[in-house]
Amino acid sequence: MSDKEKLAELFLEIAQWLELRGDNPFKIRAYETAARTFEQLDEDPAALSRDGRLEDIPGIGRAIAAKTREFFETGHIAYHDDLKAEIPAVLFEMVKIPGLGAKKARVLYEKLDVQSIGELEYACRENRLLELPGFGAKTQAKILAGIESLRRFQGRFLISEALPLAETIAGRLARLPGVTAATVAGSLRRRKETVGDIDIVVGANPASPVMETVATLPEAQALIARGPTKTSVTLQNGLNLDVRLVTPVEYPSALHHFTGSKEHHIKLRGLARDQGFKISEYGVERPDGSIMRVEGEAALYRLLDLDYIEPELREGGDEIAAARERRLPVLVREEQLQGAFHIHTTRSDGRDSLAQLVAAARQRGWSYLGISDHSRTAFYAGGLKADAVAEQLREIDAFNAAQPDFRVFAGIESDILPDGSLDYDEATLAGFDFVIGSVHSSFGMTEAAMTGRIVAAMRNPYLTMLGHPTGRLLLARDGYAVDLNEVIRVAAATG
DNA sequence: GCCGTTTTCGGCCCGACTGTTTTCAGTCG
Ligand SMILES: Nc1nc2c(ncn2[C@H]2C[C@H](O)[C@@H](COP(=O)(O)OP(=O)(O)OP(=O)(O)O)O2)c(=O)[nH]1
Ligand SMILES: [Mg+2]
Ligand SMILES: [Mg+2]
Ligand SMILES: [Zn+2]
Repeated sequence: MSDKEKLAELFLEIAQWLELRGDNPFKIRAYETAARTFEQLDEDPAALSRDGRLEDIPGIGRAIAAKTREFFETGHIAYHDDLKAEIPAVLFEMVKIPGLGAKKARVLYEKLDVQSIGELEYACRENRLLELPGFGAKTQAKILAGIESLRRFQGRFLISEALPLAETIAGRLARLPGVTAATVAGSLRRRKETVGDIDIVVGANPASPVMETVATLPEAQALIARGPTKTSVTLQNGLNLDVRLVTPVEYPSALHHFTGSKEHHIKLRGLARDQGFKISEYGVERPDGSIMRVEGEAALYRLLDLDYIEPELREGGDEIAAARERRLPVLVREEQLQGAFHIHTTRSDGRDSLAQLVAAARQRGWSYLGISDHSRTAFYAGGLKADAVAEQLREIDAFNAAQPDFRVFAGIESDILPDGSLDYDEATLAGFDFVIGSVHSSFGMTEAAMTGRIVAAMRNPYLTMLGHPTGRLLLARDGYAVDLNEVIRVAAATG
């Protein structure tokens, strides 16, 4: 784990423990912000700490800077150690139960001496929660159901699984009578790689049967909450679905609200407040109390003298300052894509043949494809031996001759071997149009060794590009230790 | 805990749903 990741983890744990202790919510937010800041920091925190520049980072003040220096000097943060000793670990487990937060968890710990989730389950079955202040039969049943669902489903989902399901459901809601718009929002609209749930916002006249439809969806297995403007259900695959219903004039504000992120809203609404406006999902309230309806998200940003911020950028980092200073990046749009290079066929571990892939690419309006099956050493993935490479090169040549308006580039995804060499001899490498280098083995190397390995491969004149540079598998495996700043420097230097 | 040419103290985004509540706290979005 890098220093940044370690610091992010330490400060996030501090925030969580402070929350369990019932501490000041703004102090908790300060630690959460610090955690996110270190996670996304471009610079090396050790160097900033040495140079006394930690407090130059927005969101890092005297106290957190001091703790960061303490981390680099001693390897610990005493405040973190103290909280860890003070806060019972079972509280941490209890608040993972949906609907059970810090306050109630503490009551359970203090009044019932609950030491584990198993004991909590037992206490529920014995009806021992009924006697507690603020608890009742429904709360007890909800906790019991929450323990069940926690055991069956945990964690986040891949966008590739959640987005098609979300769009199917949104499409169905869009066809209900009285509905003017139904859009996938939340982290899915921001195109996060993994998502916690599905969020959909619907604009409709109030008589429209949207909330009933959501509550009785065939994919739903449990109803979490149902009100006039918001319904939440758990779907069969364990994903939660939140649907927010507003009137058509409120819809642009509601779409913006439900797209998030939370941190983006905190910054944007703080800025609006400084200018005398109050932003909510219903519109913008002027200083005189009148409500302004915005006709679109762009109008909302314009009102605050900001450039339009794309959903993908709304993470509560530097984007609002960048929008004010007119220096937001221009995002690549899907319709700009003309091809792709990292493509496996059935010759190694791909699902489709060359012909099927080209047909699919043509259908998208693409003009080229780069074929890059696995190399020799990746035997577990059907890596190509030298004769299979030769055969594929002939196949691609024939293809290009037959289809002059579409170009297939012949490449390979070569393993970067532990010593940094590529997976074929020079003559074979010279036969490709391009070579991707990827690490598929010996993930446990030290950061210095892994960086040296990758940089050595990049300096090989036959290597054209680096594949999956972090080595992570979303929701399955952390990336290997590597100095990506150094990798990027070498990439720039070697072209 | 962080922040600030209005402030170095007093703010910090704003709202929905639930359950136990007799007026609102807790949890979540
Ligand atoms: N203003 C405001 N909006 C919030 C807050 N929490 C959530 N929202 C809005 C913005 C979120 O993107 C949207 C959906 O909430 P979610 O909890 O589903 O978060 P999101 O989809 O961003 O991430 P996720 O992948 O679901 O964890 O609701 C909040 O505390 N304040
Ligand atoms: Mg979400
Ligand atoms: Mg949600
Ligand atoms: Zn690979």
